Amino acid sequence: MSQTVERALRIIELFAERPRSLGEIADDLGVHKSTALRLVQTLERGGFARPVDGRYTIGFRMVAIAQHAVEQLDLHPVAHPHLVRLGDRYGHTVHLAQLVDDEIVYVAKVDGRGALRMRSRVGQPVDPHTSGVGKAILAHLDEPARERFLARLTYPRHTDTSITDPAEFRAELARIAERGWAEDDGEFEDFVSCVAVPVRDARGRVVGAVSITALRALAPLERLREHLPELTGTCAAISRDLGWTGEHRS
Amino acid sequence: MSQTVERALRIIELFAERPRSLGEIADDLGVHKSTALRLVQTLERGGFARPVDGRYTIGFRMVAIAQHAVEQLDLHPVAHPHLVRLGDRYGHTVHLAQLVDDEIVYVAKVDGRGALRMRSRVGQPVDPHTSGVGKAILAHLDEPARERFLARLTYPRHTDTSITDPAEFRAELARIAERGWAEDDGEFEDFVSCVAVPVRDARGRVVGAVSITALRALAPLERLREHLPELTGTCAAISRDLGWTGEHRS
DNA sequence: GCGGCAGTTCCAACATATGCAACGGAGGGG
DNA sequence: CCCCTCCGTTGCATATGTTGGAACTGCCGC
Repeated sequence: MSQTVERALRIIELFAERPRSLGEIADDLGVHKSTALRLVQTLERGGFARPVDGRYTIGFRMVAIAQHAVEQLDLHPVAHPHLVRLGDRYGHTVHLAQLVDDEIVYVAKVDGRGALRMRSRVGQPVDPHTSGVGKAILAHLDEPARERFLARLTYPRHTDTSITDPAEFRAELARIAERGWAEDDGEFEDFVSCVAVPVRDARGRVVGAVSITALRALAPLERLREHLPELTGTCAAISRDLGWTGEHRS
Repeated sequence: MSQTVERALRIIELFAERPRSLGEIADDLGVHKSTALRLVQTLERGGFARPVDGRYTIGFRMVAIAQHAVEQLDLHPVAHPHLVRLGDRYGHTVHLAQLVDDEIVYVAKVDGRGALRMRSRVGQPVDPHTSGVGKAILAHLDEPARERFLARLTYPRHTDTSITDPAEFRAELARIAERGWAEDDGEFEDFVSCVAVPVRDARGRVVGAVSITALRALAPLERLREHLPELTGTCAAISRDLGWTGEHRS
């Protein structure tokens, strides 16, 4: 592994929290300031860092590249217009998560009309056991893939509705698989809940999920459930655009 | 400048276009495959690269960090809810560009309801002479800052309505400053036009601009102009949130 | 005007990144 | 079925690129 590159990436990680002075950077890396300077200057020349009143932060080139990368993900371009329509309809936040290799990642987000924004972020890995999209995907995954996931899962408790027992989680997945949709009843954040439905590709395999999320105070779970027909319709439309015909072909 | 980091960044740039095989990367950098491998592996461990069927692409850690960075930009959190409301209202694409040091960058985008998406991208620098937001900002900038900008400007022609003459561009800016809003009449892409209005901070200085963009076929410029009152209202609301009171204090 | 602090420049020392050579595995053609 | 090729991977000696020291500058506060 390249020490120099490792350090450069570490610097970017530092920027992720807040802008940093050269001194801070050098201290954190445990290197001489001159070394830190050279690294930062290289990042800057590449557009990955930019100076902002005496400190450095993430550069715009990096932002643009990342944005581009998201839009290249297979699900994104197909699903996006559908998500916008759905978000538009109810004014709630809409998330799209995609199954990528062995993780589930948010790949699109349409913010609701409320003043508050959800903390989720495109590019962020989804916590499978406390999110609607995570559960929707896991529940509809084929056996071996699901087992591989479950084997890796830990069950941290985020709120008091979080499911922290593996057996209970399996039971929940079974329920979800049966009825075709998942919900999150304040399991990740006390004050938000959501309903989620899976998306399938041409072969009938689950490749992602869409959720409608809202503050419990604004729209309790019972109210969100009323949007399930619309949500299911959206997911069916996305799946159809992906070539799904309603059947499971392996 | 650090050669190693330069190479790592170059690799990320390669990923921006499309996934790359190790061989391609090595060839492009002009280094041995083993060298390329080590760099890519370092990127991968940091979440900046990820393997995808025999090739490598941008990793999600990088996407998440970039997303976070955008949301830290001062204008973004304040303006975002206003933009969502505005986008919601007409179903057209809404852009927010911010003046950052000596460049103008897209910092938010709310996609319209249509199936097509604009090519613009958050994090991307704005082309000042052929975009509504660029012109709106430039026109309302204070003299010295504007001159600094103009001095650096080249005037590439993108379409046949593009303004390519410096004098003509100055005249256009004067007109815009007078009436308080700018428009783009297919100057960057033939088939899209937009109207844009500046946003001011607590000191009355222009810090960004919001635009409503649409396909000409869908909503010609005359129609977009009808949305100016609403757009102006949105910008005033954002400006007020930033502490603007309607006066210019230096 | 002086002391201290943060960033910058230059350079010699050496740790580190580099390319070579050799290996392994997958795929295609004979 | 075997061989040959292509691509990614590993180990290692070499020298190149990175590193940190020391010395310089500019800025701020006292």
